Amino acid sequence: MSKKVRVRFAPSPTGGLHLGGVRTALFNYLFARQNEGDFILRVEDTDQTRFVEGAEEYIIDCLNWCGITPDEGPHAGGGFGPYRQSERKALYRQYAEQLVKQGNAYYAFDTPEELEQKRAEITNFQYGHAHRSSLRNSLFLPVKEVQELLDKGTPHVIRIKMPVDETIGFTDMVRGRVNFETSQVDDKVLLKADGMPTYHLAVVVDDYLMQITHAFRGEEWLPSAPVHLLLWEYLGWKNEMPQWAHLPLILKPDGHGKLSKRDGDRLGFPVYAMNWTDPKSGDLTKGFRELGFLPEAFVNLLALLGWNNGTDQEIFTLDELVEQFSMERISKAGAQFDFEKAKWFNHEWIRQSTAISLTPNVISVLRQHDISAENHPQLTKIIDLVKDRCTLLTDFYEHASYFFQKPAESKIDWTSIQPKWNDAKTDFFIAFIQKTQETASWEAASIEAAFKALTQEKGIKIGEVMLPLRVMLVGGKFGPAVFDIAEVLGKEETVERIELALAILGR
RNA sequence: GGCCCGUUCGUCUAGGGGUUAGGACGUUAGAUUUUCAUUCUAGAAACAGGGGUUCGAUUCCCCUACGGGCUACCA
Repeated sequence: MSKKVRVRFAPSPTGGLHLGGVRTALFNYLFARQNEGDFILRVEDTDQTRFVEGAEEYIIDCLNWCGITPDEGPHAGGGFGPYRQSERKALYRQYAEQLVKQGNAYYAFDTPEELEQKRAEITNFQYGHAHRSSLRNSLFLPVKEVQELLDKGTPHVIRIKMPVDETIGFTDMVRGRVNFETSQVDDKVLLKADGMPTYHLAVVVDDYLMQITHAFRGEEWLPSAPVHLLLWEYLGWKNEMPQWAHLPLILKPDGHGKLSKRDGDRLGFPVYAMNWTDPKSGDLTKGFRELGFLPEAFVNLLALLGWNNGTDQEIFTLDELVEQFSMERISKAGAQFDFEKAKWFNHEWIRQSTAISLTPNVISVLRQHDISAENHPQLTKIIDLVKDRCTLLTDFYEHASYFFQKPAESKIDWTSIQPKWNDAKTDFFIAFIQKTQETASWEAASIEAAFKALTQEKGIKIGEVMLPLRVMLVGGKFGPAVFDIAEVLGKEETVERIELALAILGR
């Protein structure tokens, strides 16, 4: 009987939630659901200097928006709390001290300034076997002096003592066997002078205490894996160590390198899941959500960044992803982010969504432009008419607003009809208005029939008046079938718009 | 610099000892839509290089090149 699967997403609350972070969270979620396990949110706020107000709530909101809400976490509770590392501070010291007692770690009294000095003096300086003896630590200072320093409360850190010459390796779920030479790894700080653990200690202690079975993180963590491996061993928990998976990085669309918030600003696309306002500077960074992405599309595109199911299928619901996700099919190489493809995913999702499910989003987009759409009797019909041509939810403003308000005179594309305008056309439209008054029915097919009959009657080519009608009703050369538009607009509104246009063209 | 990871069309990727190397985004050209978008059809577009192993390598192995990550009392 194997243990219950438990995975964690462990972000640091230092700002907006990056696309890559959401993907890591997503893979955690998929794996947990697939294996009927638990998905835990752990807030890694051990660096007090980088703490940003509101970031934690923001992260939780992002996960909720994506539909990948954690089962346990600071917001949800659970039997393994607290879930903020800052609230677990008291817990870590004993493990660090245990390591010191065992001889696997030591006290170091060097100040940050002294170390900076060393780094300047010695090229490729590492706090490790090569330089330990010339530094101020409990490995080389006389026992008495160490005790005195400790008694005086001298600020110090606890560092791991890396073995001089060992090969340490593990089997990564995506990369297979990975080995490291301990001689190349420095003596990482485990406990900082302020009593807080570093990531290295905290991740091991908490993964152990929270009974994490599988640990997914970005590839940038691979080089510090040997430290974590050793810690699991030294703490005596080797058999409980989770299986590691180092996920491929998400790279810049141009050139290479990790995708960063800056790239989004520079290239004009979002990197954060939702809008993020920096509480200090007040700077707003746009998110996928506010730009008009459906959470389903966002999750879908993220899942395909580094994973596929081996077929040509590209559109997946969250449920399908849960069912089909597999660690074996995660690619090893980093993936450049392509915003064009991201938009394609959203377009597909909008097209495949029902008008009913899109309704709240469309109402909200229109409301941002002071258009109240919620009471429109034909709202779902309007959505069905235009959704195929909306790539982003925000496009519903451009493609649907004319159903709710007359196009502004200044916005109407007069240049496409005015040059070829003549009295015959004026006559035609006047006659058309009259004709509309004679019949009670008002459906696309009958309007079209009447319109066409009139062109014959008047001896005017249909193409000559179709485009003008469209521009009168819509304001430009776009939109669905013009008689469908007229039907939704209603007879009265259609006539008003034609009359209005006629008046302007007649000036 | 050192260590680690990686390398199939511009991008995301499938494939895997013998294939016309497949799909998608983007792109090009046509068709349709009496508008625009969609849609449809067609096209251009890739196995980093060199050595092995093999009857045969894009596929397996090695080297090189290139790219990336890490190298903090940050995560």
